[in-house]
Amino acid sequence: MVQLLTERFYLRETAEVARRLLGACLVHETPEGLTAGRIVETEAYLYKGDPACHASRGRTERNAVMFGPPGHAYVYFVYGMHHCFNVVTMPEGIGEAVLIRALEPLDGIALMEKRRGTRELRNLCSGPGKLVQALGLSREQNGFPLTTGPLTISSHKSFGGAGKFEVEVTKRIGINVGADLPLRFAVKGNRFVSR
DNA sequence: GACCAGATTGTCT
DNA sequence: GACAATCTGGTCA
Repeated sequence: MVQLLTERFYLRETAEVARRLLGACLVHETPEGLTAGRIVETEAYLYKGDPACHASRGRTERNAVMFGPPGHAYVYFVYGMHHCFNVVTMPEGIGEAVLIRALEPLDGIALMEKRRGTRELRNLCSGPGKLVQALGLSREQNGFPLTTGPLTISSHKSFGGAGKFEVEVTKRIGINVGADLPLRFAVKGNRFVSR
């Protein structure tokens, strides 16, 4: 049983959303086909007291979507060649989001292999830049609502919400400022988590 | 396995 | 002009 997450889900505190997104299913439908994965690793980025957050230095053209309504996709470009996929949280105007860092491939694996240029299952979605490529995302999807297709996030009732796995909380990865904050959440022991 | 360098460009100072 | 919420492919072990 699958249930589409509504805007209400994304209105809670950002770290809470990050934790609850673990086990949920990210789905992208394109003309090429459908790809989907189970979220196994996330990071929260806070407006307040978090220098690593793009929104921490105020609103700009690039981060405008973060200040928009919750439940929308914030996709941005880094390191001259990669994109990262985030979900906007909190009420409009705040500027917080959850970075999706890793997925466990579920559907459309052949298509993911083609997009990624590898047949190694573990290497398809085990990192922010990788999952974006595997799902065929780009800045075209920046600002897309996740509450209606073709890009959505659903909770899997069969995963049983909480009890089914242990959540590991650690420091965030790959940042220079605000690196000490315990805002990274991952499914403990899952082999598709990055690094 | 661990560690390191290089790729490459949008965005902000 | 500096730097970035990363990945890949190289070397060495």
